[in-house]
Amino acid sequence: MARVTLQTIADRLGVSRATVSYAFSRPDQLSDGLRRRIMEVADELGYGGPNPTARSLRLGRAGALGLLFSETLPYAFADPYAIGFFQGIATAAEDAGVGLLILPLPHGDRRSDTVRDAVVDAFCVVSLPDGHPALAEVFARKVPVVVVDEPYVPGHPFLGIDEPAAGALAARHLLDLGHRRIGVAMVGLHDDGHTGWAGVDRQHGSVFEAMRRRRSGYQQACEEAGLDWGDVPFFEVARNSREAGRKAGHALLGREPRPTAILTNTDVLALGVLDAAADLGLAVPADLSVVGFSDSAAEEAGLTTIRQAKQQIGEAAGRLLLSPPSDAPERTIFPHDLIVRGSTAPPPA
Amino acid sequence: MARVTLQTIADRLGVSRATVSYAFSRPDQLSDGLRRRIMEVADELGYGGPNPTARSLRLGRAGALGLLFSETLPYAFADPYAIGFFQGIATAAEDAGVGLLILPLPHGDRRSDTVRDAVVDAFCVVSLPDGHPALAEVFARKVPVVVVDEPYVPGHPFLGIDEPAAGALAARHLLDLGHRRIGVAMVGLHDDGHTGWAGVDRQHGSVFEAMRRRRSGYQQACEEAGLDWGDVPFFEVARNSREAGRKAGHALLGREPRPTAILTNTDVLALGVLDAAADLGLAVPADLSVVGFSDSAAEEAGLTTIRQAKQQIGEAAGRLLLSPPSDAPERTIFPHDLIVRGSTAPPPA
DNA sequence: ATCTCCTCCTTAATCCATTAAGAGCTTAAT
DNA sequence: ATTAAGCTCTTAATGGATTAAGGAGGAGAT
Repeated sequence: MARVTLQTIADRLGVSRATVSYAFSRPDQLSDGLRRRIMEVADELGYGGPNPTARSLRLGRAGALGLLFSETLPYAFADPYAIGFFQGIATAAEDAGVGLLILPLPHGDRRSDTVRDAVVDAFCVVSLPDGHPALAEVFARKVPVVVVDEPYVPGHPFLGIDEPAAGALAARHLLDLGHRRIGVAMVGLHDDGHTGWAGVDRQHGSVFEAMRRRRSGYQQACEEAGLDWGDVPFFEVARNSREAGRKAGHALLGREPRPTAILTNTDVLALGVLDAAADLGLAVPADLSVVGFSDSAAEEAGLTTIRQAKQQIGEAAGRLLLSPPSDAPERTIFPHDLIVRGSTAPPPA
Repeated sequence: MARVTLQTIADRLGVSRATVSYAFSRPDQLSDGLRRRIMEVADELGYGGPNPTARSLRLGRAGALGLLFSETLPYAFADPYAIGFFQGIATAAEDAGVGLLILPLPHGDRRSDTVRDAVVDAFCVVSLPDGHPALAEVFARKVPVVVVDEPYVPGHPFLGIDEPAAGALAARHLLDLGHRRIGVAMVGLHDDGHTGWAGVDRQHGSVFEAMRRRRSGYQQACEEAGLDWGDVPFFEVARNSREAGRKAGHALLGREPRPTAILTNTDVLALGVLDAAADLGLAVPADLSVVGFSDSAAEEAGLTTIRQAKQQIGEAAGRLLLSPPSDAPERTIFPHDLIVRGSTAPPPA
């Protein structure tokens, strides 16, 4: 069973390849009879239609948007923030009738050519650590690229929020409520799988720009309120999971004196902290206040959080790539809001 | 700024195109000096590397798996069952170093050629209604296809669970607890956006095979327990959302006599029913038992549900497509389990 | 000086289609 | 009868690469 191409059909019928092509792509160019016969033969031979790759080559468009996400694929799908973003970019892709090619990142030492070989018209890169090799590979492709959240690369379109301001907003909310013993739990500072206490050096050395800046917002707000940042217990986890959040919660709540409030940089982590509080019999918000981030999994749990327009960002990223306006600003900063729910209150008296 | 190809670089250096190709794909075939010069010129000219489409054409592989899901993209990403499945297939894709091309389904009347033009090596089709045009388009491509959940197409690999058995298991759980006044809330029976009571005819006319069979399991179990299915109130909703579940819950719980248990065909719907129960001040499980389906959003809510190996199914689908075993059975049926949590109990006395 | 073996590069076939321009024939209009 | 206009189909250029097989030149062996 050899390969069936336009030519096979053409030969079978004694017509030219062009004619067969027209039968598929411009039926009006052909007489009805011939067209029908072509279709019959195509069917008979088991022809799968014009080869999309060849078509794509000829037409110069791939019909797909490449998506690169910092995490492994299975994990990315588990992240509510990523999901929100996907929904947004999927909306744009759907409108334009193009697909979304989700690419696995070269993981571990295994070298892979997915970026080099991806048949896409443009790339959207989300949340890559500083200097990640995939970033260079993407730029080497010389196709349009937008970066979302991190890292900001001068000269290339960037979409995200004002991280320091958002971080400060979250922290200030707790400070304004009167909290002075604040703990911080963060994920996504490093790429090395470390879970445990993180000193100031390690905090500053974070390879994820957005998280680094978010954290700096926490710090700034705390210092403005007169806290000594060196005294703020800071627990870092390797994975953005509820279980990791719980672990962080236990670590932080085990300190003496116990924090009256915990800042987390994701909602999922915050949920885990709530679990830890429940484990310890602490009432939220009476005994402990908790703030999440991104409003991706916060509503049902009544979590106070910072809302990020993730869907809107995703959609904007898609549109930017699919119909590049000539005057796109290099950085587009989206709004964020403090959403106060039931997980925060003044500290216990 | 004209297009830069291998040839451009070759001409610039007075070497053949093949040489330049080797510089990129088989560096060992070239002297170091020439290779370096080629790379320099490539850089200088802004060459983006060998065109992936052309490469793909020549090599005869696309490096991507096509994924078709019944819902619109933004919605699919919101569905916990779909997410679980994505995670599974993403695992397989990642292992094989291929991408996942998520395709928008032709939506509404807008005709689109996404399936015809998708540059993929194989397709995975998930949960399409009977006779959906996309299915025919996929088969017309003559590439490997697996169908997950529905519809079963004889002669093509199929992955899913034993729907009637799973449905019956859920229903029997309630019946065994002693419930006799059972209500049913289902989503995904039809494609027409209808929300409201559904009679037996409409139930049987469902265009989603898996849901139809799942429902038949409910019915069979009820009839075996001596219930008259015609008396079982059956509410159908158009969207798999918590809000829709709440609506269904209110409808069902507003009946006289009030059901003591409600079967739902998704966890999300079940959560909505719990909301409705809360609205009405009904205690779960004391006053009302609720059963979900698929164990995709059930754990935290303490929902009794049927666990479906969605990740496992996704992964199996991916592997089946990426390295087709010669002896794959036509249907692969995955296990399901009843997970009893706190949302079910004997009916009130 | 001749033969052999490498190394490095070129030739040319191949992957599969799209589409502008033109050729041949029929039909209608003048 | 002649010409213009329409249909229908063909020609040929084009998109951008990969790779087996072969040729040219230099180095080493005899």
